[in-house]
Amino acid sequence: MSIIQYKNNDRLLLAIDCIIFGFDGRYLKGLFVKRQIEPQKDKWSLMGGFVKETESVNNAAGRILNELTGLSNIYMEQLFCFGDADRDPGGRVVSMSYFALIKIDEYTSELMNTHNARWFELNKIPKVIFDHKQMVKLAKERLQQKVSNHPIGFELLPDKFTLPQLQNLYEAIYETPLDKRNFTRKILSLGILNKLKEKEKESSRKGAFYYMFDKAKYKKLENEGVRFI
Amino acid sequence: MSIIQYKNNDRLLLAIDCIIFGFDGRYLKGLFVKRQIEPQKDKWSLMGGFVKETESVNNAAGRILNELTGLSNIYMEQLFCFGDADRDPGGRVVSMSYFALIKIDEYTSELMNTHNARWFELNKIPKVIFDHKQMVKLAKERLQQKVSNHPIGFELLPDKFTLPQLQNLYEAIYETPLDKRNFTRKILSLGILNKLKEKEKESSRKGAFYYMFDKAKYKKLENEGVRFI
DNA sequence: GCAAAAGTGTTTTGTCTACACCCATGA
DNA sequence: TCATGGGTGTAGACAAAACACTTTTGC
Repeated sequence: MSIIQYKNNDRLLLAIDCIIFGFDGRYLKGLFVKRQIEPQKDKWSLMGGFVKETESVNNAAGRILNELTGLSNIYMEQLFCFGDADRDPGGRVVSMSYFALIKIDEYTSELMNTHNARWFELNKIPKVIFDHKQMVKLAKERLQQKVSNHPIGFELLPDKFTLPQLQNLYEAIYETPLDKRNFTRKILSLGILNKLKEKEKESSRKGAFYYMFDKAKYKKLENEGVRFI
Repeated sequence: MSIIQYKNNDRLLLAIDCIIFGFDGRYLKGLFVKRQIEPQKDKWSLMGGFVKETESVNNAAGRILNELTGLSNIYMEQLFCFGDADRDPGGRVVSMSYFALIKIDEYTSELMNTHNARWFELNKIPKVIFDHKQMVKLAKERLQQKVSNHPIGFELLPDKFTLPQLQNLYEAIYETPLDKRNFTRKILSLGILNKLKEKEKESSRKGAFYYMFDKAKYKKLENEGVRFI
């Protein structure tokens, strides 16, 4: 086989940068780390790494997320290829950005310390290196758009969640208040949530019923006709 | 500056593959070429090339499109990064796919001959190399989705076009017939088309008025609230 | 005068929006 | 008993969908 055919072409470094979203019940947050290498060492940065010769780009993204968070089986999606020739002063690095949705309490504080990581509210992110600010902006827009048609919001919530929690999440993502009655009606009308007998009693006297997302029921509708919000 | 920091990481070949759409008045088509290099020489393939060290990825895509079609200022958009480690038997090549929309009659037959290129109806594309079939499928889905919110359909039509032509285009993209009255009402209600005095007389006795897309009028609406279909 | 495509309105249906009160409970 | 957040229904506005006939003109 003829790698020979390609040998006159340039080879580039291909990086992964990952915007990791979390939701604490009130705020939509992003996870940032203090960069460990030059250039821009100790500056805030997205989690990232390099793609290896022997792995697929998507697998590299999964690997890097796993190395840095200990998590696997996470919802991840390609975001955009950032490819300006001078985007990284350390070399010719093309970056594939991904966004990931994790349940915020699964990312433990030990790991936060190990990697010098911190959650920031999306409206209060610090100065970040290179084009990472643009990546975050784009990721947020993509999340807003995606969450309106696809059942990915649940990735940010515990397996059991209440309708008020779910509404808070959508309000945080869209940065706009929603009408409680319209919201519940619409979500429940999709028929993809299972109501549990159990109530969440922390945040109110009355307590709110838990629900779970029913993937099987969703699959049946998936023929694209689903509008979440 | 410390490219040194990155030097232990693998360098990969980064290719561009471009799905070029055209519309002949009836059918949505894709442009394919006979591949000029091994492996898989002489097989049908998308237009492609490699990103150079010194250029941005987006510019590379523009350059490659220009080299192969002679066209510039073309609507192009990143599609997806295809990064399986074994996707190309000729080497470790990651491909950024793009889709482009061109006016079909601007791609001349000389160029078709030069590059061994051919238009294929999207439903009748030949066997193509590597993962290019997947790329085409994804591009088509993305086009369908994008064209519903963004005024990019016009990129596939001559500057002057008739409403029946525009409707044919949408019908071809969505592979579904549309109601003529509802279609015209909706499109015209957006207030982004200018009606000309002139008629197109080829395709009917009566003749159909020409319209032009008015970019300035569109810009005023662009605050995302636009639904084309 | 007829074939072939362009142009044009109205009614029905469904979806989205706005809006306010009672309920359950722990303190 | 009261403060707090959870839960529920209806009416009006608006947008989408269904549907058929008249107009123009080259042959």
